[in-house]
Amino acid sequence: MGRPTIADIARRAGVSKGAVSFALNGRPGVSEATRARILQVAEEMNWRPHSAARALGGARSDAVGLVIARPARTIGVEPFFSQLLSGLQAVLSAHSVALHLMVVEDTAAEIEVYRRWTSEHRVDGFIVVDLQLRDPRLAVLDALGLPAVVLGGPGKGAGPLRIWADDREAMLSIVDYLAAIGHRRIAHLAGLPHFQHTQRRIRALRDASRRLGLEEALSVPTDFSDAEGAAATRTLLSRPRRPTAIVYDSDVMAVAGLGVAGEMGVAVPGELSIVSFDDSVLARIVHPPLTALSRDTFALGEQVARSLLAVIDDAGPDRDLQMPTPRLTVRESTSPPAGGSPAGVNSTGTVDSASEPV
Amino acid sequence: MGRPTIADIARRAGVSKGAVSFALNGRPGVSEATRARILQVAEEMNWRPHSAARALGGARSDAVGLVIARPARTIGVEPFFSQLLSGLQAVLSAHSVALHLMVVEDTAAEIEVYRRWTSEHRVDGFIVVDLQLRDPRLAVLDALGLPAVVLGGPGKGAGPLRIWADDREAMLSIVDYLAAIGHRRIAHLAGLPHFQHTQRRIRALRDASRRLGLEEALSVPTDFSDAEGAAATRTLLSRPRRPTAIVYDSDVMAVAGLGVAGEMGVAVPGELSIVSFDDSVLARIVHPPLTALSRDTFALGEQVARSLLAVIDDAGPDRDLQMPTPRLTVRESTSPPAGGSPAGVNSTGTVDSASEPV
DNA sequence: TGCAATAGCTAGACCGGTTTAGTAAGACAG
DNA sequence: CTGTCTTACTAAACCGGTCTAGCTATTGCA
Repeated sequence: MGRPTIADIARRAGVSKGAVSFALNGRPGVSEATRARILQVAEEMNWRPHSAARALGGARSDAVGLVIARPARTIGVEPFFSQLLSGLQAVLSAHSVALHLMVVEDTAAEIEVYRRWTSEHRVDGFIVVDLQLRDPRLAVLDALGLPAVVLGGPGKGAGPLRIWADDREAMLSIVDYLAAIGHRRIAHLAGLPHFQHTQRRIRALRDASRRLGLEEALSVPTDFSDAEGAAATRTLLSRPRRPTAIVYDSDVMAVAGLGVAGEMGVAVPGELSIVSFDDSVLARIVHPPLTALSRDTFALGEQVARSLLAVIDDAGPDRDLQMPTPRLTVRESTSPPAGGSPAGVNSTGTVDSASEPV
Repeated sequence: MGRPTIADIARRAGVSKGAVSFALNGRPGVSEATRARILQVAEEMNWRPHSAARALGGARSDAVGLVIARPARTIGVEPFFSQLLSGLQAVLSAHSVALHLMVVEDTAAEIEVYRRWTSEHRVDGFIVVDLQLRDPRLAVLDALGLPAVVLGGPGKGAGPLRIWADDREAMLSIVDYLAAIGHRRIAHLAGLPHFQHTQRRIRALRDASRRLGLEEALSVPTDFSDAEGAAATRTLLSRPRRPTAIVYDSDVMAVAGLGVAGEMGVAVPGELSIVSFDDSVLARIVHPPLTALSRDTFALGEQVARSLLAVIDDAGPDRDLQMPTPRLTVRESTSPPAGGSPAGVNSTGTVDSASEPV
């Protein structure tokens, strides 16, 4: 005999299908004695629910969807995604909810997948990443009516729940720190310009620069790849009055930049300070280890998963959620600039200014 | 009205449910004229199949499963997994097959997920990673009867299709190269000892060492983490007669080891050569860039996905598949050892022996 | 004692597809 | 003109659950 169905259990236990369903789902409608008997028979026969049959009745599918619109090859490179995935998994696994993952070419394809998975009842909700400036996905998700959690925000009006870390505050803290130890020419290797968080960081840098009266604060957009990170760094360092500090929007680019500096004979942190907007093993294991913004992406993933499950469960007034503002972890890739003098503030204690060569 | 069903289409087109089903699935049983009309109505009403209803009838679920039994936090760290995922996605997306991903604590939990997903008809097949020495999962998968592709092998008897790269050959090529440029004391930071590929590499090193008459060839097992990689490197480098070359089973460990060497004032490659068994951006962007075994993990992922889809489609005699033996990409982290002289063979041309400090 | 409420259960509709058995009409051979 | 075969289609069963309406026996209460 193939897999046992509730009809088999019903027959064996001498009750009806309905009674079995009630018993297995902890619903009233059967006596405790009968329930126990049914559960035991189900156990004996090693019964498992058939998810399709359940879903057909309109129940949960116990899966959530994550669709990423980036070239497949780059996903593997970005520690951010892998860590986010890890965090998501940690919570989802604990609730026996599976993750439906799909990587697509562009936003149009992404929207198509949202439509398909929704109408196919494949998932109970979506996780949306890479929030864009005027994001066409939000309207679609709203129309589809499935729960969703958006990474990035905050949002203005209604729409799905959003979770974000304060990119602006974070960028300000970096610039404040660099200015405090004497930097006046700061460059910023930004990410893809149509992402919201990229814009927010660029604006924060510009504002801080004006407030602090910096000599220069340039944001250069890139595609997040190590190649563009390296190329842009090379360009910046070749200029006559080159920046004394560069802030990188991702750790991959920061490490690539560090490599270029080495190649060009520019000492880090002696002649160039490097800050990464993203902290991961990568930032810790290179030499010198990079001063980086410690965003706990794993925790972010956990939070996103928790929130999505809550929204799916209709659990309460969970409104937009802000993650703790990331803190700057000062390591050995930053120090006061060669010629400059700290602007009245001591350099942060943890800076190891000895530029020991590798 | 909610989502249209085939009954709605049938009503609108003036035919029966059955006719609609035939038409939509390209099956004989309707005339071309009727088929065209039905397709048009379906298009107009924006109809999509309900995957649960299909699955209930025993059809495909158009999803495959990947269950990984490692601590969730480490997945994000390992470029191997992210690249594998990328490769899988590239092929799966093209076939509109989704990936069901789950990270669990241990092999027992992994097996439980296999059982559950199978009985729930959630997936059409599985991808199995981290093949173990006497792997309990193979028997379970065989019993479940669902198609599977195992990463690692080759297998002895029957069982699921296996795909593997020749770890032995690869390790031999590394040791041969190191011996050729004069190294006599080689250490190996291995991975988890109960994985098959770990054992294969350890054995290959021992064999090569015996054949080449090396002075020392030590394999140290680790858990693949950067922490253990660093710790083991520290231990090795503190010994009186330390190795002149270390082979790392993963790039994360190799980079961590590179960091330790820098910290301890051991010049790379001047006093210590470093080889990584895994190539990724990581190996390329650190300084000096690491000599590494270029396994195209992305391509491996693609191949695994292709094979699994083929097995699911019952497509032919696809037997165990060997990926091209990875080639050693010599970069700047290897050179002849300080005191040693090349054993009769010229050092490979591409080695840049100038040990330019960062 | 009589009637309503309730606990405990059954029968069967239902979800949205697929698939099989059956039917009506037309084509063709003898 | 009859009998058989094929084509194009319909009606209904089926997959494995959930859920509602309804039935029966017991309990509660006046």
